[in-house]
Amino acid sequence: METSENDGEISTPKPKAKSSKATNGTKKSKAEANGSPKKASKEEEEEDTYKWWEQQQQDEQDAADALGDGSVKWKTLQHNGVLFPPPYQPLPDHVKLHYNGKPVSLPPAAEEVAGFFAAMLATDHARDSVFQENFFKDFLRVLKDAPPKDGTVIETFESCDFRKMYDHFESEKAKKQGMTSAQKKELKEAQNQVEEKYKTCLLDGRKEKVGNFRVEPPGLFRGRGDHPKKGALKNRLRPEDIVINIGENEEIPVPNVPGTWKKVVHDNTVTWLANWKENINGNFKYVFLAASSSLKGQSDMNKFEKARELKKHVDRIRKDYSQDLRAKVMADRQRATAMYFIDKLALRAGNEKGEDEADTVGCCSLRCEHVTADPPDKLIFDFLGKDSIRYYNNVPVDPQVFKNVRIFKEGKDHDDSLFDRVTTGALNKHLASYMPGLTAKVFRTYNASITLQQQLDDHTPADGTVMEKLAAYNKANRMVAILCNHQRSVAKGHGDSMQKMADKLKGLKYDRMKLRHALFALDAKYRKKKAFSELESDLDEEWIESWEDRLRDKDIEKAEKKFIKDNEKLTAEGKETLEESVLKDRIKDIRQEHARLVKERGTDKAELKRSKPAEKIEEAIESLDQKIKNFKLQMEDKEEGKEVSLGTSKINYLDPRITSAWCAKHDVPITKIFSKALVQKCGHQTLFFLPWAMSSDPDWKF
DNA sequence: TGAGGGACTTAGCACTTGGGCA
DNA sequence: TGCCCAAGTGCTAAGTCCCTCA
Repeated sequence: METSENDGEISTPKPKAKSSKATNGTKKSKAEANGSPKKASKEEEEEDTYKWWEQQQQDEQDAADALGDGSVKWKTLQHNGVLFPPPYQPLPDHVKLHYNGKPVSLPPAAEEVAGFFAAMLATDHARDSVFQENFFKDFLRVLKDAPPKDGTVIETFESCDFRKMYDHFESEKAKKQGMTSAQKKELKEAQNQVEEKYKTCLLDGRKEKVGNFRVEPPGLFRGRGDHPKKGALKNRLRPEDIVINIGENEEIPVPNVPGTWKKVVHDNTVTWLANWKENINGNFKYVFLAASSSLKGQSDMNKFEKARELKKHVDRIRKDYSQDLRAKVMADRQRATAMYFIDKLALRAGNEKGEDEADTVGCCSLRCEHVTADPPDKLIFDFLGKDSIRYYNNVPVDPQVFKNVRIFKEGKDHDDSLFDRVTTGALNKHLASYMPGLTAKVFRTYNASITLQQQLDDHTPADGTVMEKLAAYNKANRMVAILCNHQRSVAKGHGDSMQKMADKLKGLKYDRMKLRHALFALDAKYRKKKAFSELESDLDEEWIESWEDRLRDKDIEKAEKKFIKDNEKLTAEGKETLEESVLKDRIKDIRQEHARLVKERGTDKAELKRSKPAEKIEEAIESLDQKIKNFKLQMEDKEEGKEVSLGTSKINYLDPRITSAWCAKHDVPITKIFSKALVQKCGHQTLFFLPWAMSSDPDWKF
């Protein structure tokens, strides 16, 4: 156990420098083993936690000592394998692909592939020529082995009409949506029953959640951006494709579809339970434990501890690369410039990519065309990064960096590599000479977390409301997301939604205005009080008129609906229904109320529907002021964040201890920031992760 | 030394869920 | 109570980085 930097108090334990090793040896209490969880006090929990932690450290050390290479991960692993999707169910007879306007009778294998495309007919993918081409090439290949039963020869994509199939899938979808909640529940329970045994495994005797236990179903490859293979057929997997990794003396699971596993291995130096090679790019796919598992939690903590470690070295690294920006050796100068980009702009390392992948780049793979010098000191970055997300940044840089980029581009074509003397391997090797395990990726984690910490320290309104503090947190989170270029597509209805919110805000201001006017009507002295004399600036005559008209129309509509509903109820009870005149009277009242509002316009006086004493009105204004303030914050947050994805940085780059300590310090419930699943991952509900993510010390710093 | 294999993290999109509001 | 939309979750593509081998 180590002490924190804060006054020697016991804080979160530090991991060893090199350890992505698994957790060992935690035993459940008898009560827990019997399925009745022990209700422990906070002190007991902490005590248990520390015992567990110490045991963990000892186990790891023992294992490492025994092997010498630190490669041991787990001792026992027991699981039920992977869950295959159900076999293909042929479509009803009337649902067919049409070719040259005529229905085609396809065997199931070919029909399934046609169905994959049909299901995507309304998406952008289906309109993409590369997607269509790749799909059709594979479809023809499948048709060779499974030709149409009626002898139709399918030759061109353009002659295929998938609409009947698409309509069928849509109607099936609608049927599913239209099910009663009882039916949905029943379906879900049945599914749960099938999946239950795959959801968890036993790792060193501990029950752990498995992540993606479902085998990926067949379909069309949805590569991102300009992936040359998008639309290609992803094959249906069979047990013969899957390698199972399991403890040596454990029972080998039986696949839920006919067949036998490709291989069963007992590799305790890795964390996957199963893997297979996908047929599109030849990549391995893995079944891992869930993010909330101890293994992933441990690994996460190691990652953040490594980033914290960088704090001790970063000044020296920066000093060195700043010097090397002027190095005589070109390779050193290029490396220093690349390090500057990675550090200051949070660029990814940028490994080389193959011809058969989308053309995306990172720092080391930048080409001359991606960086433009904009004198006197700005660089314009414009390239497609990971997931083909555009990185555009017009940013002032160190004068020497600016100069270097010009030098590196000299005599090169636009598609030549900017850093022709730098590779990610060499760069990472250089970084590791400063600190074991230091790579380009660590800078992203470090800069993200340190930015959050600094922003929260500098901009949290200590006396603000929870809402205001959360807005400050979101702002800091957003800064990080922008730094890391985490984007999302703007939601379809964003514009409409903002318009609605703006209208709602005006509505709140209108209510405030009416309350003020009611005060003035009660006592003229309120006109002179500053808190009530300020006008709601953006409410003009025209808007007020339209708002009051809309209020009236809405009230009438409501009254009509209520009238119908009341009468339906009365009929059901066998009672006499209300006469039409009742509704007429109600509508008359609404119109009278509206007429009163019209009369009040421009008088600075108002009458409330239910009269209130002045002090109650004052209270109502105060609470409305707060509501308006909060609502404005909400709107600003929404608009500023419409293209920024906060989740990615929250989950992957921000040390949860920063958030945990901040919440403790500023009395903000952690659930306002982390979802239930994340809280579990970060340690507020499970004992395992308490030591690392749950900082009870509000002064903990990254 | 570089290419390729392998294991893991990071990423955005699509679908589902649930909470607030009328 | 039902509807709508935002938040949450699942899925799987696309990165990083380490290791091995020729």
